[in-house]
Amino acid sequence: MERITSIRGFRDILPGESEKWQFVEEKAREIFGAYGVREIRIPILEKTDLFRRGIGETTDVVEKEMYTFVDRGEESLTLRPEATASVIRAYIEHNFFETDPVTKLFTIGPMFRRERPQKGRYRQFHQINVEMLGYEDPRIDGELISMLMLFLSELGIGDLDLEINSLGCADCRPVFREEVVRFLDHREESLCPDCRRRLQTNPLRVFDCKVETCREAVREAPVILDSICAGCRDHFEKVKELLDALAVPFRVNPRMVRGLDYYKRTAFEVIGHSLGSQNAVAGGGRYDGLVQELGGPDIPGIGFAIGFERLVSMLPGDETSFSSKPSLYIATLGTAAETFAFRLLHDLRKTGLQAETDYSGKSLKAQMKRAGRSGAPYVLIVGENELAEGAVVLRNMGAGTQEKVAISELHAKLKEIFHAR
RNA sequence: GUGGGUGUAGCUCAAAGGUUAGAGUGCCGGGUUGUGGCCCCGGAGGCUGUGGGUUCAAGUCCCAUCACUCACCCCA
Repeated sequence: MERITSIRGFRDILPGESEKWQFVEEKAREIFGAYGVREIRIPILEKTDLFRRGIGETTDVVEKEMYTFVDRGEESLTLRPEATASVIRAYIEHNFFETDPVTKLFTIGPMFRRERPQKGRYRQFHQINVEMLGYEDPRIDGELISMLMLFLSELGIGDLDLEINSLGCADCRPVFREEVVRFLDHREESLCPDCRRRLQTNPLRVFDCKVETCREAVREAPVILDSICAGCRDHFEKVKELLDALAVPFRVNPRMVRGLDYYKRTAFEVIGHSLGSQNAVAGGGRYDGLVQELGGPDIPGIGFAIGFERLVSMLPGDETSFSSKPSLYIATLGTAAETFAFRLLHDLRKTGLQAETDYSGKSLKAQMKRAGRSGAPYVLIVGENELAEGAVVLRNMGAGTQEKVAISELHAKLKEIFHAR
């Protein structure tokens, strides 16, 4: 029979890696909990218009990366390419703002973008998202960013750079945008084809183009931090002061722009140097105006997304530090021993002990070999003779010692060794 | 969407165009050992990604296609 494989860009998270995912999720709940950030679980399918309006019609994500289809001739649906729009949709739909002036939410789950896969980039990938809604005060910016950095450092991840910038607001960004367009129009000759296109669609993106001639052209261009309005400048200065006050190291990158339209004012990115080309492990920013844009009241917000796969790939420690081994292996000889072992396994597992045995009728020697290779620290040997004596043999594989344990005392003995329930 | 690299045993990889495609590891069985990881012996496991072409002869060269992978692009 021909084999059916997984879809391009979609991958399986196998045992060995899935334990790392659990570790990260537990840590997220622990740290976010201290900041009063509560979990929200949202659908992975939404109406296409949510993303068109939320992310922006002319963004690459909306223009050419979404998995969009018509649902049985009814309406256009899209597998979510990011989470913020969905979280805001739920926030508005359930009227959070009526009961809670401040709402802090996180969600973890798969996102879908139809890009060409490469290292750290898959068509189904996963994000941890945090959104904090209701405060315009820069202290919430400081809280969110420092929480992110704390989370990353608690996971033991080093070699990270935090970059921040201000993108201006609805008042000053359009002005700056015009300035940039005027400036670049004179230099269109020296821009790469991509950037000529960007000039029409998203001129600010020319700033982080990697083509040398474009970098030249932009060198003398107006800088957004010089052009933003007094309110935005003040906000940005405060954010920097707050990060300094918490001793969170950062670097201002005036060329950083974001690919999603909703970002305003504070924008930030965490760069992981071991990641290769796709080196952003987390990114986010303020999105004042988005709630209103999606039909809610005028409530400010800020959030970030962490790339789960990229995060896991940066986790310290090898596979073995996350792998699971049985605590006890039961080797049997004869039918009566097999029956005894089957019931014993059930009882031990009820107490939370990870125990294993063999059902294929292998020789005792083969079972001992398998026990040795499984890495189980203890092996229980149950034979006909042992059962007749009313005592089984417990071997300590590490110490190379063994002792006879009366069956009547077996449970107590194992509880003592493994601290089981 | 555009480029580059790679496709051989479950996994990691060999095999100047020339017999029956090999090794390590893993798996199964046996031997040795204080009933155990080490060591020794044996076994199973392959349409060499797929389809064409060149040649007396193709895993090897050419074309196409698919997959994986890295980079551009984009983003987390």
